[in-house]
Amino acid sequence: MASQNTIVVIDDESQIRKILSITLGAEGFKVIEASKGKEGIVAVANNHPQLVILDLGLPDEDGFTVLKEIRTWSNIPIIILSVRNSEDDIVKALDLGADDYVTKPFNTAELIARIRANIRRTQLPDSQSVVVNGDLKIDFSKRLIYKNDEELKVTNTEYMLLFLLFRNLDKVLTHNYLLKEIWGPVHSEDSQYLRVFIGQIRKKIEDDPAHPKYITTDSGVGYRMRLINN
Amino acid sequence: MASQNTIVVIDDESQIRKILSITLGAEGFKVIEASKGKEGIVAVANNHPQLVILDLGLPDEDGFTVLKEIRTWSNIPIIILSVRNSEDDIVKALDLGADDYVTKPFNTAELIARIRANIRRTQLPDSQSVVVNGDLKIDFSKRLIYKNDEELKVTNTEYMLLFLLFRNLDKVLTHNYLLKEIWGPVHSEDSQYLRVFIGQIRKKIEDDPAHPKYITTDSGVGYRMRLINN
DNA sequence: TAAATTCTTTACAAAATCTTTATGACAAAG
DNA sequence: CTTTGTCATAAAGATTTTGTAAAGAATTTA
Repeated sequence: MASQNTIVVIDDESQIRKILSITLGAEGFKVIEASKGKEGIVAVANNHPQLVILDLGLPDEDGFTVLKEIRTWSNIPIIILSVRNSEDDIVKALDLGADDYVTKPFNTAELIARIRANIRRTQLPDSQSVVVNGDLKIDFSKRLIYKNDEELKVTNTEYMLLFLLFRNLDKVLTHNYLLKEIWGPVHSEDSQYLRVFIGQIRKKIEDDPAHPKYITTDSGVGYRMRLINN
Repeated sequence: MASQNTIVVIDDESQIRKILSITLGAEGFKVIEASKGKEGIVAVANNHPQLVILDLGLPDEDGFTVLKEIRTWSNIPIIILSVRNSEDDIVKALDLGADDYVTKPFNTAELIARIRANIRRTQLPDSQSVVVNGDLKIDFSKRLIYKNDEELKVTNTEYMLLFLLFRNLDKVLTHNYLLKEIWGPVHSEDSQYLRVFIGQIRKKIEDDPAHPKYITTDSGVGYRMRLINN
């Protein structure tokens, strides 16, 4: 189980670590500092923190590498810290499984808000195991999907897709992200899988599969589950 | 920490320095004057001003060199002063990291407005996931654009352009910069792409696309998203 | 083992998007 | 006043991306 209120900060700048230690400490978090990528990975593995703050500009290895490494064995929320602000990096980090992105110099109050939001989100499925959207419903604990309170028969892969989409209502999930999450990094280019499965799901959940209102397409980017006003 | 309300003016013409000293002094700024490039660099390093005004036509060393030098260790906003008819220089300076430009002879009121805009921009938290401007709104995490709280349908390329413009409110982004960021270095000369896409975006976001208030044109230089008072 | 289910792969039409071209307006320069 | 260069805009054409069906392979179930 994750250690309550523990955060691992991976950043080579001691000043940043200090600021975060003090600020987050005052907010009731226990902060574990790491100045190097490998050190950080070990710290995450040993301490099972609730969240990780990771700087992209590490000296020994690229922040992306650390991110990838952690994501091979953990779904812990990771907030990226970086001076870079090009969209490519943001998309790349998000594709690799980062949960959020904050650029330096950052506003402390906002970073704390982001931390809380990310912790809250990952705890959602436990405390609130049912999410309702329009006439659809997903029960995470039972692993079931309903439409108009009737159980839908979905395959394992279809469920995984729906799971990810329901967990990120209104947010676009990139092809890359979905493919990596479900089929693994090897198939991160095989977007035809997605087309086929999204098509299958639409047949089951949409009233008019040719004009979907739940799962919409962002051409060239990905898919998103629309939040429908209930 | 940056000294509140301090501006360093680097210009070899004593008359210009005098005018700026008086005008900006009356606006509540403390002005530090430098007549030569090196002197200016030292002044910036020692005084940590809030903003720098730099003349491109310096005698001892080229204004570009000063700009490059300062940019190696500081992100302080730098406004370029330049004689008219030297658009090439302006573009070059902006691509080297200058924040804005004003052509001589300049309108004092406009210069002051530019100074305030640039100071304000650097104080905006750049890690917000939602930015509001007039009746427009962008949600970076969801990757959505709204006008009057209604979602706008934008293509991937249109979104990338809006992303960059929203991240740099009130700052002119050069053709070159935008083309490189979105189409890659190969197309850095194809400014007709920009014209077409800016036109498309204006149709969607402007009340009167022929007289845009959001995305304005800096002829020969680039485009900028104006900050609208909310 | 046979049947049923699910997944993978392919192919092609449809839709969406991007690129290219052409034209005219406008402002600045000569 | 003419020339030149930049910009706005529409629209045609090219390209890319997506939706969909369907066949074969693999896996699961009975």
